[in-house]
Amino acid sequence: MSPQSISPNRSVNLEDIAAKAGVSRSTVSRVVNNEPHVSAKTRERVLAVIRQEGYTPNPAARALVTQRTQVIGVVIPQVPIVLFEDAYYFPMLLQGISRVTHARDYAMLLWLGQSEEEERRYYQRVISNRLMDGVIIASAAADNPFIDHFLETNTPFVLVERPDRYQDQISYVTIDNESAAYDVVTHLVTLGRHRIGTVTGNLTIMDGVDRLAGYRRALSDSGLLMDEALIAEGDFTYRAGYQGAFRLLDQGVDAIFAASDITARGVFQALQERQVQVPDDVAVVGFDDLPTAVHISPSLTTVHHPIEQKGADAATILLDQIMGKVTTPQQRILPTHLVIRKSCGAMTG
Amino acid sequence: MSPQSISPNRSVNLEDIAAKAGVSRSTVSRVVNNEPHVSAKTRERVLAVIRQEGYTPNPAARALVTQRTQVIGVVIPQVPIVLFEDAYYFPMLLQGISRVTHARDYAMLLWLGQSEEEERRYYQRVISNRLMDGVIIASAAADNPFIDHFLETNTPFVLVERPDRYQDQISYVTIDNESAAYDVVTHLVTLGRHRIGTVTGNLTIMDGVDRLAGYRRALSDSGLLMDEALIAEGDFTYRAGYQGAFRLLDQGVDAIFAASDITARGVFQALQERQVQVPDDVAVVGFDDLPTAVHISPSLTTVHHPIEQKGADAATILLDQIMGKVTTPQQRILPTHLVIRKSCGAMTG
DNA sequence: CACATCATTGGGAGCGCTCCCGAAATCTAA
DNA sequence: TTAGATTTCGGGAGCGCTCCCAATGATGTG
Repeated sequence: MSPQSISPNRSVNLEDIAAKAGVSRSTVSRVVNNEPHVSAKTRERVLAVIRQEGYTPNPAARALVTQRTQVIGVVIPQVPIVLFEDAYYFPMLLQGISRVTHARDYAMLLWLGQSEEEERRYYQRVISNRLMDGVIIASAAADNPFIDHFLETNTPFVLVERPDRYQDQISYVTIDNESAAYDVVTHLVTLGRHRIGTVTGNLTIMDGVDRLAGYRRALSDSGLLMDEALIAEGDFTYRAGYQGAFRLLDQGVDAIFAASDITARGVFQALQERQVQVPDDVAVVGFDDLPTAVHISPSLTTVHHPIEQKGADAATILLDQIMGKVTTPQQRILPTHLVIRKSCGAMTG
Repeated sequence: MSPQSISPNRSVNLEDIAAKAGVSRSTVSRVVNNEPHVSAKTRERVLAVIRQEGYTPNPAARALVTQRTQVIGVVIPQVPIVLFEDAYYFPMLLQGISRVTHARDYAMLLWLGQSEEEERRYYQRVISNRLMDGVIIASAAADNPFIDHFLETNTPFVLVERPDRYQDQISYVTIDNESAAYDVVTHLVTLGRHRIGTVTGNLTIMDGVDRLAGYRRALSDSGLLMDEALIAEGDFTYRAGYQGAFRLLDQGVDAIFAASDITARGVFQALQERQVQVPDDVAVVGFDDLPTAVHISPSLTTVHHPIEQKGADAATILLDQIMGKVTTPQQRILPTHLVIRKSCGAMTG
């Protein structure tokens, strides 16, 4: 291996560097950790040896004494659901988290939920892993044991969604699902729709609950009849949209608010099969603004929310917490905006 | 914290357990690691104390002596490209890797590629991180430094694609892109198409190169004229398909082989804008079989390949390598199959 | 009953690092 | 020049574990 190579030499340690540079272990440690109390020329000499030998500190040894691993965990329990339906969300979130952890010299340990039979073992494994300085939890079911556990053990953690309890004791980043849903449904009302149905998201996830609440408030504020038959319970999936749409059509809706873009696609498919024109007969709006929302016909009116930013903010809060920069729980609610395209009927063409 | 809780108590160590159980550190270690030479009743007693105290071994301490971290790395350098265009591929791959690592009590460290300016630093960080027993590399550009590095340092690694060099010295899992492409293009020929164009994938990635090679061989075996003007270089993106399709239309094609389903969607859009009917005027086939391939109109004829399995196999090979179960490089080529839908014109309706 | 044999147990050494404290070197000022 | 202040440097202790080897106890044999 050439000395110029960037390859680390795993067999060389602090003591070796110290010997070669003619200084002590402690001095090398100071140089490596960029600490003061080392003269400029000594520092230079040590750095030269370090480069030449391709030395990299052993993270296990370091973690053993500092009690810090420079690793955070990212826990995504509901992958199977999330993945099959909206493959975009979770990589985008990871990307945001990754951007920040990378910039701050942290690494990320990924825990994807397994099958239901493996669920208990999965929880155990995540919880008993001690290689993480903190944890980001995304899309957990309401009854997940993580929140209680991490609160109990004083492990820094951040949720990427609104928790259903202990809201002021927990750090989280989310969007204002309720008012975003309110806005998009109100938009439909403004366009003259009177009988607006919805296919909801998963109601064990707060995102789903809040979007439904926004729908309810919009109808009530608009003085429209609140008809429970216009609510088709779903779970963010294509299938839910497809099946829900048939039920809603039978109720004679003139607009449908789908709790996700994927669900909206299912709705589209059902309407097409029934020869119902979008938006002329029934307007459709979604939620998420997936990249493909613009590629379907008619293009989908939906709510845009900054997923990548959500991940980045969650990571920032977590790392600030780990480093002691902040000591109180942080909550952040990111802005969304309505993206008006053709499926709502506001534009023609 | 209740003694029955599954929460680990991070402050308790081997010695503490030993004291409470009235045995030595060594005996507790044997119990924890499920080693022989401990009497049944001692083992029982120690296990009871471990459960009661919520003891979990400190992985840093363990790694320090064993030189094993129980962590593998997953390196995905080209996320920005992969992600925006085919958000499905990479989470699916992770899911497969995760399934196996979970079953075998390993954790996974995820390294997503950053912006181009950060590229060099990214490589450095991944390479100098010593927390991984082995690495899975997905969709790396041909000139990535990882292969050379990991070969040099004797780090176990597995590629998820065919490498462009050292093929017999490297473990990898892939699909037979060349013959899958061959089959799908030949299928078009069988349906009577004579002037078949292609929008290629990224030609710095072997998947792209091989699919093009399959296309070439199919034309040549069918005795069709090989016209370079029918090859529009792309990069797996929607945009590439959109732009490439216009160029191919000008060449008077009657069929287009898109190197990915996403690219096929771009092709669809271009054809629609030019009022060209699919499949009547121009047949279109894709590659990947994304879940949405069945949702577009007309549904897309494409090549299915087992992404999740790719991840699982890569993880299996890697872990076998780490554990010394295999000592020679392993190559695995997973089967693909043609999924015939409507866009190729083989089905009507 | 003495002695060899085998399973079980205990404790020292050491993995590579950080942290602390005391020693050495250097600088400052009278 | 010398005492004192300040900066730089060195080495011991210890993080929590595994691994090795020696000690102990149980069992069997002539």
